[in-house]
Amino acid sequence: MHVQAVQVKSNGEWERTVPAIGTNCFTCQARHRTEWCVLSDDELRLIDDNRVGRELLPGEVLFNEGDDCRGVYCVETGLIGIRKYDADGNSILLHLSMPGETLGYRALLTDTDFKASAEALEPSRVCFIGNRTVRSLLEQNPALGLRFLKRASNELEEAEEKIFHNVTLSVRARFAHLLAVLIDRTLNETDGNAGAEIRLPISRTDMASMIGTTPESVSRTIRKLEDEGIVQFSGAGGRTLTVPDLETLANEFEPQEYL
Amino acid sequence: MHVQAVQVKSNGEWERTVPAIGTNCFTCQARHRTEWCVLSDDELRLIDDNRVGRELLPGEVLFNEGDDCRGVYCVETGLIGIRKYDADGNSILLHLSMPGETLGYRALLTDTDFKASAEALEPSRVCFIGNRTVRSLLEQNPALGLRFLKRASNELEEAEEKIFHNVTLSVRARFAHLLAVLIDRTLNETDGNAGAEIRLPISRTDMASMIGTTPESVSRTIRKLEDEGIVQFSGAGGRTLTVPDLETLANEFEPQEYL
DNA sequence: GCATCTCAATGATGATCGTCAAGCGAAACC
DNA sequence: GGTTTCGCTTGACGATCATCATTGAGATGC
Repeated sequence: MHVQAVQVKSNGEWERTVPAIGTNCFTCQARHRTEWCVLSDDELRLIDDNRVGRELLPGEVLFNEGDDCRGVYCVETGLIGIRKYDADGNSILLHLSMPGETLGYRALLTDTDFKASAEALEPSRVCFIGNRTVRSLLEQNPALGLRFLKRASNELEEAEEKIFHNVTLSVRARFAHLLAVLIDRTLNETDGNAGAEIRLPISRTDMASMIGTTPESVSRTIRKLEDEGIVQFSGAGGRTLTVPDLETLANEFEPQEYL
Repeated sequence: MHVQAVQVKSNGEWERTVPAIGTNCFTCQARHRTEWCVLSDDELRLIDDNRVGRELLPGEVLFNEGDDCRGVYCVETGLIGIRKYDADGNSILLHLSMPGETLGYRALLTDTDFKASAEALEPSRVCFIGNRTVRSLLEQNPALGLRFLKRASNELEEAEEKIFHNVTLSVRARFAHLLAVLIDRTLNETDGNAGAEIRLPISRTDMASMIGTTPESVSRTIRKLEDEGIVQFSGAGGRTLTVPDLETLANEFEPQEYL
């Protein structure tokens, strides 16, 4: 069960009041997943004193491509999408940022503007930490830099695998892979290899852009996968995904060995 | 003019003797471009004492995907290609490593095996620096970690742009972009915006894999671009690229503004 | 309740691009 | 010298996938 920090009120408006959990860095539920976990209590207090919390509704923008980087953003709850726009205004969803992820550290380090936009996909709570604070911590505690270096290394590995997949796999295989990743991220407890059911956090259009194709192609691919009983989409907006057997789904992008 | 450290002898064999330049870290011509430039003389000496130089002929492999990471490799001269292989044995050329680049730092930091293979594309000279040495320097000098972090950030930006291009641009546009990048890398002096002539360091097949297409499509694209007078390929193996006007080439991937 | 809007699904059509096949030239090898 | 091999080119064909257009469903607003 996914804990939502922001609930829908009866009148349809998003409730902006957040439960008392995670109102500071020490009690933040995402803390142990962040790079800041290597900091001492004193150092963490420095962040806590200088951070600015903010809540975002789906669609609200955290920063835009080209904006000056004034600091980093740490996701406490919700889901943030990282986008790039092309000349026609269409966007590519490059990355999904989960709680515990810190955004903008790259722009800070390379001293450039943001190379992509960040937008809430679910109601989210994000803390802003200014450049000055981050820089002084990086100087103070070398371990912090190394943590970010590991993060960057992992992201790089992810990006290169994506490039590799985009050129070697079909739309169908890439889509199956995306579904598997989305399931894996929301259900981090491995409750049996059997099946899974999740609520998709993103639209068809966004899923299409993530695997480099069109919404139409995604729709048709879904149809075929459903006809073959591999997946099932239901609920409002077809956003409830049911996979009876994860193994079968995995076979779509991990070509089975033929001995 | 590109200085080659390894020359072709009259008998056709590669000469393995390297000029006396760059035989140690202090005189290495690529030094100021490396991450190690932040080290003190004493620290640099530590590397110099522990490095192992190696020369590679085109096609020789530095390390393979899946190999344990025993240290990092610093490119002194030449050109190293970073590849990933698919199930059928075809390879994707992910990256070109120029002199001054250090390879393998990601595997070292994430404590995993190599996620891609590295192979010489031109006769190259590379220095190996063991895990122990690198780790102790990272602990000793925090600035080193930050330098690598910047490197990773830049590479990440590059990778994401590549993903973006692969899904938004046509084969023709991606190829034009690749040519522009190759020209930019070999001619780092901006000698007028006019034209350029370079020797291509890689085969059609490799160029095709870099932009996620086939050699056939590359050939056809070349034909069209030549017919339109935008580029010209000549010389042995059609590896001499001449571009009369770089602006015209750039228009192929930077859609001109229509006011 | 009706209109509007957004997003998903589906069909028709066509272009891009990959696949298969053959030919060609240069280098390499015997 | 002749043969082989490898990479590049070119042609023909066809599949995948993008584009355009339409319909329908669900949510929102008046």
